[in-house]
Amino acid sequence: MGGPRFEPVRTVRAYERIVEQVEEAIESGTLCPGQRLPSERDLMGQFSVSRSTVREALRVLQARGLVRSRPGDPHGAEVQPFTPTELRKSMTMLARVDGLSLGELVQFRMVLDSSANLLAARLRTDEQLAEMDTAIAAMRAAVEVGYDEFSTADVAFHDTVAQASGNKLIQICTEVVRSIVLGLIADKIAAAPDRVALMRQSIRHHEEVLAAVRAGDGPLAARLSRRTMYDYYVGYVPTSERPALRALLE
Amino acid sequence: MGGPRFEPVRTVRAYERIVEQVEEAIESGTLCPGQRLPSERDLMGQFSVSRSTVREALRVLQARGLVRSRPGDPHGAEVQPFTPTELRKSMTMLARVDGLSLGELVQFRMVLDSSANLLAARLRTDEQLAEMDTAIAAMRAAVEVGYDEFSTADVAFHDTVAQASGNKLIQICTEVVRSIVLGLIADKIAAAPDRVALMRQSIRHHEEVLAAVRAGDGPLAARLSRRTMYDYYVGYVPTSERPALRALLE
DNA sequence: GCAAATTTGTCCGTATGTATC
DNA sequence: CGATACATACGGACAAATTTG
Repeated sequence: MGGPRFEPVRTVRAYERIVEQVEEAIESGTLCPGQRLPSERDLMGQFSVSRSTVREALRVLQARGLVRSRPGDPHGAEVQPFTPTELRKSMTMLARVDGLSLGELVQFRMVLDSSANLLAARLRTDEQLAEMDTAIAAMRAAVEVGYDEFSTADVAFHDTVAQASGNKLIQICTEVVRSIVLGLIADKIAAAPDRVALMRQSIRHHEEVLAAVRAGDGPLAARLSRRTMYDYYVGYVPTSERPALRALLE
Repeated sequence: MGGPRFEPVRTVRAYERIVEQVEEAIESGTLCPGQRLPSERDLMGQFSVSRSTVREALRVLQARGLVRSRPGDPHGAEVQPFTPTELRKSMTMLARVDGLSLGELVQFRMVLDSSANLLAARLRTDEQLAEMDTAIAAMRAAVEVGYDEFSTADVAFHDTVAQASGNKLIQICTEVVRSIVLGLIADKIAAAPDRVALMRQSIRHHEEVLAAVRAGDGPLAARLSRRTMYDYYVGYVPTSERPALRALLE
């Protein structure tokens, strides 16, 4: 027993070394969004590799959303500001391939939204409260106009709450999961025969949630927000998955 | 007014078309994990592009974790089972570049873990309860051995709870965020002078959480789990961020 | 165990469309 | 408008790695 525990060596490709170096530079802040990478020809000189290898590395970096290159651009590839685009792609892929059910997605939205409300009730600013008022007013005005407008206002409300939570992870996951859910059933919601009634009910619920947030009652806001989302989406969730959703309603 | 609203055309690269087609095949289930893609030379024939283009597409697919190719493999690239590897990379990148604070990460862990406990209290099986017992026993046995063993058992407990929640998104996010948090402060925890006391306290708290889960009291288990995580990590969170954490303790 | 065949990894050269000055 | 530099894409070539008979 004893002796050094050797790790199996993995042969690391040349293009991976390039990706690692550029990622490291971006993570450490040496390369900031807006800055430019050297041209492909310069890079093949700096890394002592061929053009193909440089290009494969750039394709990977571009796929991760870190850089963007356009043909003919004399300044080279541009470092992109970080966006959760790739996060969304990964989660969307997960949802489809790994078979995430609508029930699980809605359940996760309930978790995120209720937590955001719990935090927002204590941390929200007056400006954010005003934003939520505006969003609900827009929801009210949109009932007669159409579902798209209503949905936009609804999204704005939840985004403001997520923002008021002060937690970026909650904000990002909220945005990602919502876009997946809406991508799955936006058409069904828009086509629901009782959608006007659903919208009016949703507005009432949002007003109750906002009142709790305004009063600083986090647990109440959290409970109401779960109920709000449950009532709005439960009709689209298979009956077999509804008990798991109700488990969040305590 | 009127006339068709033309969309701006974006020039789409050849390699992107290949990526799209392969992704579509994987999403639709036409290509399953374990199956092989044709060799690069076959692909250049099927897509009518050069090998460089095929390779750039394969690099992107590999970066997304969808396929893996090895040199000399006569069967071609292998379709990979979906793992949250890319999800973790995106989130880790986000944590570093976008400046996610330790406070936000711990806060998000509290949200995830408490929700998992809330659900697990209602949905757990007897086998999962036994697993949690085993994990706590391992934690107890590991106190005198070392932090690594304790951490492993602790992770096993939380993973079982996440699994018992029945929600894959909670499971994956739990795993991802935890690995980021531990990557940030595992060394500090291992070096803490009062780590033995912290471990013993943590075990007591875990026992209380498990008792609540066993009793089916979801809200209690959720509240206790938040307190458990808060007490365990608060010492490493800057004082300025602690109020936001306490906001979850109601 | 060995050698042939196949495949990937990498390099080089070239042609073409495009953006900038 | 032209000149220049760039990214895109193609095709050929060789070495390293792997499987297979």
